[in-house]
Amino acid sequence: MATGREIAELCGVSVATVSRVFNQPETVNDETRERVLRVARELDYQPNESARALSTKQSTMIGLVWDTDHRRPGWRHPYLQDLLIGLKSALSAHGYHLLMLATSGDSREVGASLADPVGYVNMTRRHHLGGLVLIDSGSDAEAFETFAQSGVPCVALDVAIAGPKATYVTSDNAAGAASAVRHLARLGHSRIATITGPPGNQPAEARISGYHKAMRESGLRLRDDYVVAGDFYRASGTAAMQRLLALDEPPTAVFAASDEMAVGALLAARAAGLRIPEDLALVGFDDIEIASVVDPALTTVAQDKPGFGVAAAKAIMAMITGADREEPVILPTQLVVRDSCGS
Amino acid sequence: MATGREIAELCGVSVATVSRVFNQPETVNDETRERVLRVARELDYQPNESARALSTKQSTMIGLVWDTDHRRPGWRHPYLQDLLIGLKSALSAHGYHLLMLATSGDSREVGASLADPVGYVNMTRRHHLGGLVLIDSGSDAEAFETFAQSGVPCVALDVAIAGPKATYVTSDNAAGAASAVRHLARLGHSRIATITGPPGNQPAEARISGYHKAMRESGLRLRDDYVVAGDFYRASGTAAMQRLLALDEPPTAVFAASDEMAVGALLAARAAGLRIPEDLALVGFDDIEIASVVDPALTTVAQDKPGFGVAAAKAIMAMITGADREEPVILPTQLVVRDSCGS
DNA sequence: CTGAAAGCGCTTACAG
DNA sequence: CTGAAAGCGCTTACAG
Repeated sequence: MATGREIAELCGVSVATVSRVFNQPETVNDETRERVLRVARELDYQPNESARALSTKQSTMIGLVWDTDHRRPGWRHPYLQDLLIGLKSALSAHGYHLLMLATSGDSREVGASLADPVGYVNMTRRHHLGGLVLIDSGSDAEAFETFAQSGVPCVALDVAIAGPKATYVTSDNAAGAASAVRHLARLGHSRIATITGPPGNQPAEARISGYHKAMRESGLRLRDDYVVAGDFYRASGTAAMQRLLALDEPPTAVFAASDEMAVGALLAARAAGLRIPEDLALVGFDDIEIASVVDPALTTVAQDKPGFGVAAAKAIMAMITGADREEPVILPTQLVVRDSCGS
Repeated sequence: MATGREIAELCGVSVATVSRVFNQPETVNDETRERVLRVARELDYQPNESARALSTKQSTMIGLVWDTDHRRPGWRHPYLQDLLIGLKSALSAHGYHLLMLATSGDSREVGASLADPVGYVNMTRRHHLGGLVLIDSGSDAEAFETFAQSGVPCVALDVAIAGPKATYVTSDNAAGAASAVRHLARLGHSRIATITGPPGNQPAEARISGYHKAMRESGLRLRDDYVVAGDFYRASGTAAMQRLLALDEPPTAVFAASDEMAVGALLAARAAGLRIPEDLALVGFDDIEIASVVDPALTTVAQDKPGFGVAAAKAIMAMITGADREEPVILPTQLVVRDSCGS
């Protein structure tokens, strides 16, 4: 590995000049600059990022906080892949890399295990990370407070946080849910139930309020027995559907707050001998891959998956370069009409 | 941020001793060690990783090479998420983090854009990465040669590479395919076709050879018109199925080399008025989530998804700590019998 | 068991 | 426009 010093010697300049060529090229004489650049290329010079970070006290990395190995082992972010792609590309455009922070502690290390928020914050300091992107893995909301207060730039996905350098991005869940319910109402349904996400989860709550709003606006009666709680996973959708079907007056349409639960509901309905959409109209939320392949294909509220990553990257970069607390980003959703609710 | 020097002063020892406490604790006097440890804890000391890496010439990060933004925009690794989880956990256990290398070049930087292999290798040097995990994103095979020859420890997923410090992990694709075909044969089918992956793709080729082997062993006739090429994606499965159905003597069973293509085939068969499994038996490969939710649920050859990550991590760690070229890891597969092929 | 010293490779005021 | 010097915070022989 060639170093700046070698280049300096070969060019007959000082290492300071070599450094300037790469960091403030405009301040160095054209001729000198070209010479340095040429030699650098010949030696395949790669600046040592550790030295750079040590000296500047900042790295070109953003940390990703994503707990994988505790609680809800089956949990899977509904569109992690799209999100990562968006995030990585947007970050790349700014020359930043994405560091997936280790999660299980290396007990030899100072400080607590990485599974806890302070562990992550510590890692952020050790590596001089530019910021943190937080993926909610269920019930991390309060841990996220720690991040938000730590002062390091961070943006959370799907959970509202606030702090000196903290913000979040989420879908317009209320509007999305409302559009789904309104669509059902327009199709003539009046007995519209909803299967919700877990209590306490913010997108889940917002979707419930969207459901309420659209029901009211459509002049439909809200009844408690038409709101049954799930946990976003498939099995809970099945269970919820069974409860709805057991009602004296079962709904003719169901809005499930996730595609997974919609699929679960679909399975339950099918098992009960109902035809979809003839006997029961169904709408989901997310527009994950499954939605389009299930039979009948699921009408659903699509989230802007790559948009999450892009917005997160943008917010992080803004905060790194000064901004003090970005406005939260609320991404629009889109109703994708397929076959599961008739038309 | 407290530094080692501050601790040293507070404890009345040298920074060398502080350093030893964390790196070779056994070499320092018990009492001194405890004192340093206590003060370190009080100050919430976090060793500066940049300084550490600069001094030791190695970081605690492994790079992930995963090209996302060129070619095949729709391409998605069939189980990236499970793979990442396995990889991250296994790496964490060794105290390593996973760095998702930026992919689009920051043109201000020396050297070529990151989209090319040398860009990645350069980044590896700059950051003193311990090694590289390579995810094949389609036609990167030859670029992977560059990595393999570079001397940095690397393990590729699903593409065979060899080099001073290179190895790979892949499923036993031939055996997996053979088990699927054998199962079909045992069910009484003799007209068994296959929809293959893209030519040149190693897992695809291996699955074809497994198909051949099982056909021969089952005493079934191999015919060219029963082998039609796809590209692992859904649409190609549909197209391939249509071609098979147009044959004078269409197959009664189809082994698709990916679940996505199997779903595509299923759609085509259904559109043609065939019942599954009555009129056509279908087996896929991968066992992605869709397989179990499609109707009828897909019989498929499951890959050990987290196993990929774990094996990759293990191989990387072995190579970092000395080993010169690990043996390739061939993961067993498992036939998951569901409804799409009768029983 | 411990300290002084050199070194890792860069950046950044400060002079000139 | 350029160089000398100090500094970033750690690790590691080398003495003692």
